[in-house]
Amino acid sequence: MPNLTDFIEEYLKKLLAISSRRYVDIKRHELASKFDCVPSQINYVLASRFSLERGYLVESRRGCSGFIRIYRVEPVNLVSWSELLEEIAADSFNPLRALHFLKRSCEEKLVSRREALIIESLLRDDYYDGLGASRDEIRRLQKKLFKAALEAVLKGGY
Amino acid sequence: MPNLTDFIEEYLKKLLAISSRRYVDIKRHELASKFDCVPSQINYVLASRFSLERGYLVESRRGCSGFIRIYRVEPVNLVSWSELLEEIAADSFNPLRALHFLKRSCEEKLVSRREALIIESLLRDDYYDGLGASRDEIRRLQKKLFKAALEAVLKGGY
DNA sequence: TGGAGTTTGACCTTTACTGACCTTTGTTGT
DNA sequence: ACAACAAAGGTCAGTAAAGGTCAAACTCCA
Repeated sequence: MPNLTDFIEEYLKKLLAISSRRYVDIKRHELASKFDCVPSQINYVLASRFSLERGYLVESRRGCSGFIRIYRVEPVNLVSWSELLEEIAADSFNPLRALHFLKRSCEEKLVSRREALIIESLLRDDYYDGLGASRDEIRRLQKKLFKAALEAVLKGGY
Repeated sequence: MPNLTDFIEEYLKKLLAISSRRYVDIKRHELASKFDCVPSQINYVLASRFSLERGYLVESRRGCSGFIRIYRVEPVNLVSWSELLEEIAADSFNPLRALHFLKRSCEEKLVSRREALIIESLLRDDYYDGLGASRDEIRRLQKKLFKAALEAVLKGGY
């Protein structure tokens, strides 16, 4: 008994399949009308079915003539990538381990040397001094930034 | 789905591209007629697409036979680039300005698209929520990370 | 029957566009 | 001269049309 979310998911995946590009653009309101639901339902579908963990990336622009763009991400090296994701998803973020993975990703040409240098700079603890934040809060922030950086790499393609 | 602003932006950039000079002159009213919009729409395009951060400079003269002149600012060399970076990362760090600077650096091929995407993710305010930090502290942190990232790129060479 | 997953709607932010009103500058008639 | 007018461009607040967020309500099984 598939539900609405499943139908929309299927529809979007078909769109992606027949698209000649690595992404499709949709209008949130249009899609919601097509499936006769509230617009925020679309956000739910995107969050639950088109997450990075599932191999998708979503970006959007607000305002008049805004849009939502869904990328199909194709990891060059599936093994390294899934390892990276696991690392990211781990409860307590460990910058040293992240650094280790980064190095490997660099060796495997998933990220360039320069990109690695950028991401490395996120992991330097001393930048986070002077904030009133606790150790845990800083780790959480580093994790978010690290994850965002890797997503950016994926989004960038090549 | 490009909108009017996008079309006018494209048109003006083409004009600049084929111009033998570093600037183009337009008449606000003429341009507005050409695109069938109100004159102040032109001001919106200029403000949102031809700001200094994006590498353009606009000057104008009012009154009879007035005009608007749009300069493409010369590509920055490395020295002035770092000067600009200092300026951007000055006391009151403005993420939006930084973003425009980043876009510009991307256009100048100083950073790649992927690198720009990574650095862009540093500037997203919502990653810094949940920290106990104040607005000012977050801005300081963003500034440190932004600067470090760009410097990492430059040091990394090729 | 309790919790994970789904659906909804109220409220928010961002971006594009418009129009009324203002300022500046050149021209013209006396 | 110079006052009046015409013809530029500038500003700003308001409106509309996107997408985002979040928590409450609902459903469906194990």
